[in-house]
Amino acid sequence: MSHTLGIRQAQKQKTRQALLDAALGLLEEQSLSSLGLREVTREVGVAPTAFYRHFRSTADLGVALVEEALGSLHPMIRTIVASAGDSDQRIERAVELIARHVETHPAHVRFIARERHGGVQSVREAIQGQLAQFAEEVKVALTKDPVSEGWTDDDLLMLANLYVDQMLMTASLFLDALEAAPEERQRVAQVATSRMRLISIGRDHWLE
Amino acid sequence: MSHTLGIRQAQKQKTRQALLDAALGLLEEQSLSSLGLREVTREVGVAPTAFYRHFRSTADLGVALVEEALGSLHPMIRTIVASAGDSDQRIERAVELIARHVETHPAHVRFIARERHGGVQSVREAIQGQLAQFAEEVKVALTKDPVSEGWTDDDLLMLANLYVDQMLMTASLFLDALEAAPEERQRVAQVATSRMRLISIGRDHWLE
DNA sequence: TGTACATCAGTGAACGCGCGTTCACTGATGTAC
DNA sequence: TGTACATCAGTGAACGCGCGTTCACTGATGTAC
Repeated sequence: MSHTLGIRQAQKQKTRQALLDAALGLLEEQSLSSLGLREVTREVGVAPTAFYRHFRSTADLGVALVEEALGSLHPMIRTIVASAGDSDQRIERAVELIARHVETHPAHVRFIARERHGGVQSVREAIQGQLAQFAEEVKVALTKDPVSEGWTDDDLLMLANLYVDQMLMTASLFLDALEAAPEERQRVAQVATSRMRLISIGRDHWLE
Repeated sequence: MSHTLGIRQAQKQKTRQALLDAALGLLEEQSLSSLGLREVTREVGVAPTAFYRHFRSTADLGVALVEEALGSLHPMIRTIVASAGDSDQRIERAVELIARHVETHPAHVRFIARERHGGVQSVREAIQGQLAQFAEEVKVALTKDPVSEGWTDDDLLMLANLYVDQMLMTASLFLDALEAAPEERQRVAQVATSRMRLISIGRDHWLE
């Protein structure tokens, strides 16, 4: 039989999640460094003091949001790097996957783009850490590809980071186009695809 | 004879600049959306109400900072795109110029990186506008290059934006390495150079 | 199953504090003659 | 050059308000027997 949380723990988790969700909503129009604890609890409908049962501070909540946001991105990265087909097909699929992710998790994407260079150190560090992990994963996948024969380790990591940054850039572009007309979103997809293609072409001729 | 500002106007400009400088300093450790008007005036040593003689709000001050920060970047972009020599030489010179700019204007670079996706809409828009202008300039320069023969207008703009984003990425990387050991900064320079080289290689083979 | 006690998520009052904004003001600078 | 008046950058008191944090509390849930 599966492990069931006690009523108390289940309720606590629910409140914690409500705080995270409320914060994420409020962060669409401001940065973490100006997010107030009372704003968040007011949104959820609990007393301000309840906040402390879950987080030490809004910065602490921010770190939890990083894990939530980038945790959900992990499977997507895996899917992209494990993708089969020729280069152009994989790029199109990747751009498509990113577009879908932005549609289903717009607030997460906005949060990461905003706080990656934001004013809260611990959150910045958490994001850098996760992105470094992503790059490492991408690098491992690249290493396995026959095309990477003759590449140095440093160059593979450089390329992996370039891909990761490009994914984030693309996600951010899709975010800005979320409320725009479909043809605008199509244009963004094309630009993102072209960027990726250009990088792939560079990769193909790197050793010449 | 040259136009001399009245004493009153000169003093006003001086106070305004002091407010901008103080704000820029305070923004090293927080985002614009949490910057308080009283913080800024306290730092300068004027009454809080004096702020209103210069700016409507901290968001308004932020827009002024965008102009200051990206205005100083304009000449650098011009220098880079006007640079002579073969591809690798130009890239090395560009990376060098960016490193220098980060050393001399770290707070400006941090501000732009932070607020590009930050929580204040008017500032985000001001930055996007300036970056679009930069990309347009780069595109014009690219168009003049014989290598660009056969390229569509859209693809040239795509490449120009890729270069601009890359410059910002590189600047941000140098910023993180500002206080690090010289060998770490050297490593950043190498990675930045490799990224640029890979993009250039992609460019060279784009039409194949 | 029932009872007695322990735990602890969420409460609500209270605190001192800094915030943005208003307003009438002051006094140095500017201007007209 | 001197005088009389206008301008306006910066002042300082006052305001109402929401903030983060503390504390002792309550009452539902958990646990031991």
